[in-house]
Amino acid sequence: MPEYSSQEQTQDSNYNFGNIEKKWQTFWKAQKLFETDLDKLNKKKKFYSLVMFPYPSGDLHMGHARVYTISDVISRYKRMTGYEVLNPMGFDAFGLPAENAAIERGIHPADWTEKNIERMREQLVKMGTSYDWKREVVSCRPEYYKWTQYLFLKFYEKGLAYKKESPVNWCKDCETVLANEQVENGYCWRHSNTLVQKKNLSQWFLKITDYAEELLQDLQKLTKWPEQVKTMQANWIGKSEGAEIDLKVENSAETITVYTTRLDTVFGVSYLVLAPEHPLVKKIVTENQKAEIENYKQKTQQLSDIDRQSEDREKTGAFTGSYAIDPYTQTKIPIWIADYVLANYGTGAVMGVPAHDLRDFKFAQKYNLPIKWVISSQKLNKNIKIEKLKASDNLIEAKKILEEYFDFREKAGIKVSVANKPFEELIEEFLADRNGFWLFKLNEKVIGCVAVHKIENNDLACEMKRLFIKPEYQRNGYAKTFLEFIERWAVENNYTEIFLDSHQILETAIKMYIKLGYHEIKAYNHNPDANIWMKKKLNALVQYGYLINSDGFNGLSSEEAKTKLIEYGFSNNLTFINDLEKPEYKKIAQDLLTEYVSSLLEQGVDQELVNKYLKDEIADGNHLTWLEKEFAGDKKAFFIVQEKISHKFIGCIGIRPLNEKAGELKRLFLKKEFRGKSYAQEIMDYSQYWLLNNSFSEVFLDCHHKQLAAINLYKKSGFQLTERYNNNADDTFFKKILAENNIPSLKNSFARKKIQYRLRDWLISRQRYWGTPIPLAYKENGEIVTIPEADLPVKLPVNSKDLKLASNDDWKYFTDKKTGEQLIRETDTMDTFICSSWYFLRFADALNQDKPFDLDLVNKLLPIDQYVGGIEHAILHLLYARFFTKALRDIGLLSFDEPFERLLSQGMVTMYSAKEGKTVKMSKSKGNVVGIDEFVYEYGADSARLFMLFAGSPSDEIEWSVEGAKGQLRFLNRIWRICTGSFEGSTPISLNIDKIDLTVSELPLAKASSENKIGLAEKTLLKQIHRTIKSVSEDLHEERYSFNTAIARMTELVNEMYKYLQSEDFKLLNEKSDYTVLSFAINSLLRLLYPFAPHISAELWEKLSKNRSNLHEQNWPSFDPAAILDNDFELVIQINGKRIDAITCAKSLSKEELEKLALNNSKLQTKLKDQTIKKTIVVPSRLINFVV
RNA sequence: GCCGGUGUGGCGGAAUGGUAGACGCGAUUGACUCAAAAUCAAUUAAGACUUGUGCUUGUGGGGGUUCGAGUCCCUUCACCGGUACCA
Repeated sequence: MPEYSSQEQTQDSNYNFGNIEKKWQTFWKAQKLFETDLDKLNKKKKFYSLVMFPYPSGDLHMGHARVYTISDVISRYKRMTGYEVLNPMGFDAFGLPAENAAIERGIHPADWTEKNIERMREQLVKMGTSYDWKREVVSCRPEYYKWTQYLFLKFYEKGLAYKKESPVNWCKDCETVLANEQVENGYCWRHSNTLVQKKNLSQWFLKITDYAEELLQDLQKLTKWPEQVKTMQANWIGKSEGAEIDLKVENSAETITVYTTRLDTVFGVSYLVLAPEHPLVKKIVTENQKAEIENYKQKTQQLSDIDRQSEDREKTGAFTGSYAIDPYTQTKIPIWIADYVLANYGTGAVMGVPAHDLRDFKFAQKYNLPIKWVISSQKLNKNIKIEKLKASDNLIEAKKILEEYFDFREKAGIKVSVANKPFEELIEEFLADRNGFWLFKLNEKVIGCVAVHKIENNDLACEMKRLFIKPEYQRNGYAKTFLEFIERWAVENNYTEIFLDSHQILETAIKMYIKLGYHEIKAYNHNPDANIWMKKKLNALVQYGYLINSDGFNGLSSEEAKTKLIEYGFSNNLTFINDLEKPEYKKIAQDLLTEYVSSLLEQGVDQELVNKYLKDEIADGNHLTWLEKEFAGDKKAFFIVQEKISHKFIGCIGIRPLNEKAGELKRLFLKKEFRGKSYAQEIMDYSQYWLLNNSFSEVFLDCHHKQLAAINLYKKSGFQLTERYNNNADDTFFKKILAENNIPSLKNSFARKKIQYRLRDWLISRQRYWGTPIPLAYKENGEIVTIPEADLPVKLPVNSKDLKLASNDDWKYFTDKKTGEQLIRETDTMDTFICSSWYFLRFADALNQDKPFDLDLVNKLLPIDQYVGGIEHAILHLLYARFFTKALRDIGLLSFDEPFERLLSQGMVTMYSAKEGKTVKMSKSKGNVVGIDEFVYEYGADSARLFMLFAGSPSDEIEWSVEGAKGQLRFLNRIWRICTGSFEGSTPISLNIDKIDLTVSELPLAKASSENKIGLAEKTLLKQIHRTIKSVSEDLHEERYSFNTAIARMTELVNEMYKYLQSEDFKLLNEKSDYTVLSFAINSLLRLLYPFAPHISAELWEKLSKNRSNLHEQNWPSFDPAAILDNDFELVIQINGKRIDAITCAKSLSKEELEKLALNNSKLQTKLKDQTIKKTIVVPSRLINFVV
């Protein structure tokens, strides 16, 4: 037996993981090895490593263990590489399971929870984790929830917490309300079989929506987060940029506001739809329709949310009998209600554009509402005209083009059977009801034609015929235009399918049809000449394109049109043009400014003053230089104002930034003849609107005190006199704070830009008793009273039989110490996600009794450098925690914006479940769990850790396999045997692993002659050691976290060590008891292995270290790049990129020499034979490729 | 529908545009053993045959870029995850 075990000699040389793991866990705890020493932060960099706050569910299984293992490897590795690591652990200990257990077993939830925590802590230790337990945080303990309550009050003071009555999500199994984020497809996130119901309740909310934009924008800062999580959050926040437009209800004072992101389709509106719950419905419904509307509303109410949201359901609705006036077209549009419109998104009202929205299309089809085509996917040539022939028309042109068509087909070799029919008859046919024949004209010349006719016995399908473009106009892309035109015509005429046939010879045509969504079908008619039949289902055209049939906006792209249409709708009377680039506008601007100057003089402003203040501007009588200097560029504008009806240019206004949040108005001017029509007011309003849209929040302007009318106008518009803000000595200064809800309601405005978020405020009330009480109370009159900080925490009842807060009168009623008034406590508790929204801050200062955390400490230790947790919290916890961080920053408790620097979402652990009959996520309810206790008992924590890390990338899902885990135990056993000298055929050896460097020249056989290969094995092993250090280090780098390959590299090293042990080298050295190389290999291996399998590494190190050093004191090994470099390399010889052979070459060889060597290769020569080499590519130290 | 991701041996999975299948599991064979387990050694992508230091094929399918593609681009299919009457 080996004699070298420097410390105790174990009875058996077997790897007894049970004892070893226990021994080290005890040792680490006793030595307080994992407690963070803040004093060391002066010298060392900090590393905050964290796992998502776990719920103490009691027994852990391997599915739970994965996240702790991943995080632990990182923490231990960071400690070895010189960081002072903060690696805390705590428990998110409020929640429903404790209440259920309390009911079932009659114990207090606190006792049940604490017991679970103890059990879980034990199991975490068993897995070999390295937590600083001194900082343990448990959210259900008063020491913690005191500060949760404190923070809630801070939110309340800041106006971020409010109470509101609204329809909320109710889970009958949880017996409480849920946040939107906790509803999954209409079901409770905890009870996947329980449908969430809507209830009207008065509940507490946190104003997360105030941070919607920042939460979205700052996702860009999170460069070390997985894309997937960021996308999920962005989708959840759901920003959409659109417009609100107001429509007057005919014969009524009411106005309906709709929200749309497709204002470019506004000319295609054929109806409006309100949500059935919309408050206006009652007011506008006509007598005739009352019964129908009531009936429909009733039906809607009976539907569950999930039914209402199921997408395949047919769209239904009811007509209110009223009409709205489209402000763009002044046409009457019917107002409907339909349950597909959500009352709580946008304005609860939408415009129906069936031609360009799939949902509206279905709705229109069902209720026979008109479909108007207003967006074309092609930019139409303005000179193209499409003329539909009428029976009364002179049909000469039509005859001519049909002649050409038949002629063309004949030449192409296609017989046209109907050619014998007289044209008159043919055309007659096309002109019948719901059929049509069109001529396409370019500059009045016919370039082609197309016809449609109804398919017999099918009211919903039509057939496209005689699509023909004269040869000279082909290849101009007209064909697509023709097709689109016909399809849209068919849609407008309530066809749902369109057919066409083609001859196989017309290959390009067929390709085009397929590209445009047609597919081949079996014959639909009896045309013997056609051999390809195709059809397409007609639907709404939803892509962006170019406007058509939109008076005044035709030809604009969708994007352009959206802006223009808002601008247009902002005022009925005026158009604002900000386009100094165009020469014609430059001229107008110049004229307006000239007029402005003379108008100042007319109003009695001194010539001297005008000269003084406008000297730059009017120096050369040319305002343009000045204009461009002051108003051209980002966040600046110079608007020329035009009257909509007369198209006259009537005035101007300039806007430029004063500072980041304030803008200044200059040169507000209106020509004399247009004054007195309240246009000035509109210009002012428009300017404010523009400023708000460009994220300004204040506006300034100055005015000469002689301009009384102007001053009155400013005051009327809410401007207030302010101190001087510029150098105009003689002027009066005004200022106004801008806010979205502060824009003057514009008399003539019917459209405005609107940004909408899907994110709703966070509902935090829970009707539970095992949660943090909301620290508020109510007076008898309902007035809200906050509990003073000194009286916190508001504790949960401890020994009461009646744990339910709402029915526990002793708890509920209390007397205000100061006023003696009888108060009633708020009986709702907070969502447990509140607890986990700030626990990571508490870890920085867990024992502080005076405040939630110390600002300096928190700023020193945060943000968290590596956060590890499940993807299921991609939205919930991570979004809430980000919101808390930002809100607390604004409250003044923090000074950073984002809590989690780097995020890793670990994949789940799956296993075959007999119950499910397939491989599913490991979980108790699926009956496919491997318990930590059992597994660690049988195979050890180190094996478990290794297997979980080896089975796949941290972010991938892995399948648990006992065989796989056994394999890792086998690997550890192999290491054990090498280190203890108990491998096959070994003799007692003495190792000394304390030497941490070894160079080639120090190798014991370095000087031996290499002829009989002596010394080769030790060199190979040394190289392998350095290589392993290199690749394991790279694999542990945070950009990679490739633990599976790191372990593979270590396995390779061990395999290499076994080979070495069988080599002549080793036999030779064994006789001399020289184990230099082997010792160095073990030294390196144990240090590399430590983060992965800490117990066995620590144990072997202790056994073998003659200095009695400890592995945790060791640094991460470094490698010698020179030791990895080879003099030789394998030159791969390729022909046309295919491997032929490989030869060993010296690295020093030149390209030419390599080529020579390669050409001499016999295999290459046989392959090459008589082919000639066209080109040779040499990749240095790698390969040579001959192109033949 | 939209957004993200993934497709490589019997299985889990490796491969900075440069020898596809590292490492492990499983399987097969041999050594040790009375035997089994454990261990050690070896084989293990597929195919046909002339059984070779040989040949052909091969990273979901089709195309492209390149001297060279698992890797880059286009297209298509399949699966997984998220999300949805969001106007």
